[in-house]
Amino acid sequence: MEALARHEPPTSIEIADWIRERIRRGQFAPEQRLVEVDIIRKTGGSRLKVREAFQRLAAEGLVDIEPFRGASVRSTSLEEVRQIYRARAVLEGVTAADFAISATDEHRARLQQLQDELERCVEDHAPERFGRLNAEWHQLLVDGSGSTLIGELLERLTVPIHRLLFDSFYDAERLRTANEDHRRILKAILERDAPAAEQAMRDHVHAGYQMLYAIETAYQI
Amino acid sequence: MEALARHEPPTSIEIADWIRERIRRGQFAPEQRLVEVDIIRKTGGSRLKVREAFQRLAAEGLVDIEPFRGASVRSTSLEEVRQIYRARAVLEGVTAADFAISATDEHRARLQQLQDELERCVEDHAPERFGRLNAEWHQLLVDGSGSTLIGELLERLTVPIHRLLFDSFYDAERLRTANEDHRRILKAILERDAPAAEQAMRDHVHAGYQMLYAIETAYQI
DNA sequence: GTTACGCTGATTGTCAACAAAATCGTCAGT
DNA sequence: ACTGACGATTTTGTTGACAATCAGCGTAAC
Repeated sequence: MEALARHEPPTSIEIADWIRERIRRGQFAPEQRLVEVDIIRKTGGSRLKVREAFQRLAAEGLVDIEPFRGASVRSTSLEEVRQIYRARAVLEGVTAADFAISATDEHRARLQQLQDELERCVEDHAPERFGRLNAEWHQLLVDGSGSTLIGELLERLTVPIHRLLFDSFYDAERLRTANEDHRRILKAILERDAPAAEQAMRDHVHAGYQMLYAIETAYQI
Repeated sequence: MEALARHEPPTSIEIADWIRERIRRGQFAPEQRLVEVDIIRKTGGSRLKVREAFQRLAAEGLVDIEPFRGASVRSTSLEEVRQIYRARAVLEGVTAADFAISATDEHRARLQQLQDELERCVEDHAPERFGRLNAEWHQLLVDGSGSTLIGELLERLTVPIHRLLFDSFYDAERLRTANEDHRRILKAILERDAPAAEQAMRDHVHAGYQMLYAIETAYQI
């Protein structure tokens, strides 16, 4: 568990970011209590700042605050995961559609370029690099679509990924099918076919959900 | 400006709700500073609770917090309004689609019933009652669609309505066209035609945006 | 007239101490 | 061994005092 790098006292936002990242990575498990002094020790923030960070995270829905029990990591039910993916599907869908219509040529070129790199990742079977490039790919769509708001919404609509899931989620077969999805989306975008891009993206996200669902139910989480 | 009703000290959540509602109604204008002691006087909350409420609202994006200047109401640019409506359109769209597929018969019947009441409002030209029923209509769709998450997202994706706009927004002509939209959506839902319901709802929200855009640019806000 | 300066009150930020509640371990009693 | 009460410790909640900063205003120098 790594502490914050800087030595100036961190702001509540930085502390919130720090905690959020741990939750995302599964380093803070669901239901785990977030003890103030622990966070203080690891971030170097004051007690007040840590409590402010808790409030922010509670507003985001990542954390529960109970009286005299403090903050704890909220667990996400399978039903909630479904709803998250449902929302992601439509939001990413409209992002792809808007990108198809209003992205610049630079954006399109960069998307194509990323696609090529992703293809190489599949061949080389480099899952962690694939993960990074994949995130970049989706981020690029947001940037080119012209809605930072939807980008922020998507930023929050994520499910915590336990290490256990990561390997299963990014196995060779999954990478291949994900890339096929990407190709379909890219094709529609380059043809400026917004409805096709939207539909293809929705299918892509939904496929990701089904994959995750299969894994989670298999492990009886 | 009404104070909080209860006499027990309010929680930070209640204070946040109180402030949020004022912002929505335009009683707290954009850029207006939210002075701690004022909120304390009007809500009866402690200073700490008020500051916690500010943190929550800042996380929601309704409020800016600057060092030594405290919290102030964030102003929403016209571009941001566009993005809000874009997100609303797709989220309400998918809500209508899901409702068409998975709503119970009770939900469908209630929707039809609300529709009838809305029609009467248009005839009687009762805009404030229309506003209330309209909100209920949209809420019912969320309830029947089976995604509380999207409901919460929509809850936050609202634009503050200044009193100035209300009258223009709910004039006779607008009520009539809105109701026509509703009828189209309802028809698609009752026929269980999810794609048609989705498209009709998107058009409906988009029409609302265009209306608002016309008013706001006319008043040069 | 206007610019710069400093003063004063108002407002926010921070801290430390204290109060309240929960948690955990201990130890009888059965 | 199991249970339940009890107390010590830990953890969280709250308050008040104080520090830091800002905004407004008057004054004086130019």
